[in-house]
Amino acid sequence: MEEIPARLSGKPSWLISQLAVHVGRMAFRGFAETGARGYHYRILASLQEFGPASQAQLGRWGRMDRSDVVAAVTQLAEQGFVERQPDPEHGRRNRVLLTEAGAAQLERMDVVLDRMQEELLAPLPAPQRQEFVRMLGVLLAEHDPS
Amino acid sequence: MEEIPARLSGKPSWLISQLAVHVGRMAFRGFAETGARGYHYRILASLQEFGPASQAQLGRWGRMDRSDVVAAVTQLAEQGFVERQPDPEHGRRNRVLLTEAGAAQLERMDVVLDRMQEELLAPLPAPQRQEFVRMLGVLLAEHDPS
DNA sequence: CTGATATCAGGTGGACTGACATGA
DNA sequence: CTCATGTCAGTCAACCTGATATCA
Repeated sequence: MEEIPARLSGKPSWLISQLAVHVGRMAFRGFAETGARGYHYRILASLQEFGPASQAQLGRWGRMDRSDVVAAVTQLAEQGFVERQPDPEHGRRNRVLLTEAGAAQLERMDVVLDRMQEELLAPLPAPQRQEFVRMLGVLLAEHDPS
Repeated sequence: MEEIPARLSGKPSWLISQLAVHVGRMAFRGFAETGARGYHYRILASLQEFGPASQAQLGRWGRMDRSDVVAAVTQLAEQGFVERQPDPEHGRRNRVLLTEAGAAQLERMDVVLDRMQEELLAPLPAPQRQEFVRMLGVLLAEHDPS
């Protein structure tokens, strides 16, 4: 086994590129455990946090394209995790609702993801973990998740 | 424009899923500007940091599959950014070397990625930015990048 | 024999683009 | 007319699998 020279830790561009790969992979593995994918999770989580919403809105919150929301919502509806209803106030829009089964599925996914997060943050001492998560929240909040 | 309720910031699993998507996307866009991809960057950066290496080793450092290293190294060699030599001490192994053109390309990519990183971290005050990057280094170092 | 290395063929899902129709 | 919304078709790179061949 070869060692990793310490100077790597000082190169931000390298860190970012590694982070993107590693976190993406961990999340993907976590989702696979629950029989779902990132798209599904982001939709279910958005619905729980914000309540019923249009598909376009779900796409904005979950950082995904509208076309992908269509497919993901269809799959979730087939599994009974969400319901698609016409919006009475807007003929074109759909109202997507979280079902009870969907909330249960979300809970299962949350458990897995929280475990992934602990695994990811394990190298940091507890107080720094909190600080790290707090900073993450600030970062993402400022990067137009709307 | 709809607002983002603050309680989202407290949900780690949501943060992780958003982070994976957002960072991945930023990095991808950054690479696209330089006419390259994540694989190419991770190989060039590894070579600069560690010196000439086998393809298997590059895969370990850059967290990529050996089969993908093959294709990426071939493309980099075609562009004159790396050279593939047989390893005199090991008949099966290749020695991959960074050329001068490769180092120049890496510099271009670093500039773009550093800008991306600044953009990403902009919402944090300067001292926290440093702290965040430091923690990132700790995290990734512990997650077997070997 | 095993283990590591390099290579190739192929599959899968994620992210994106462009087009189109419809409704506010 | 424009803007937003929902839908579909198709592209592309990332990531992974399995198989094969070679060498220590």
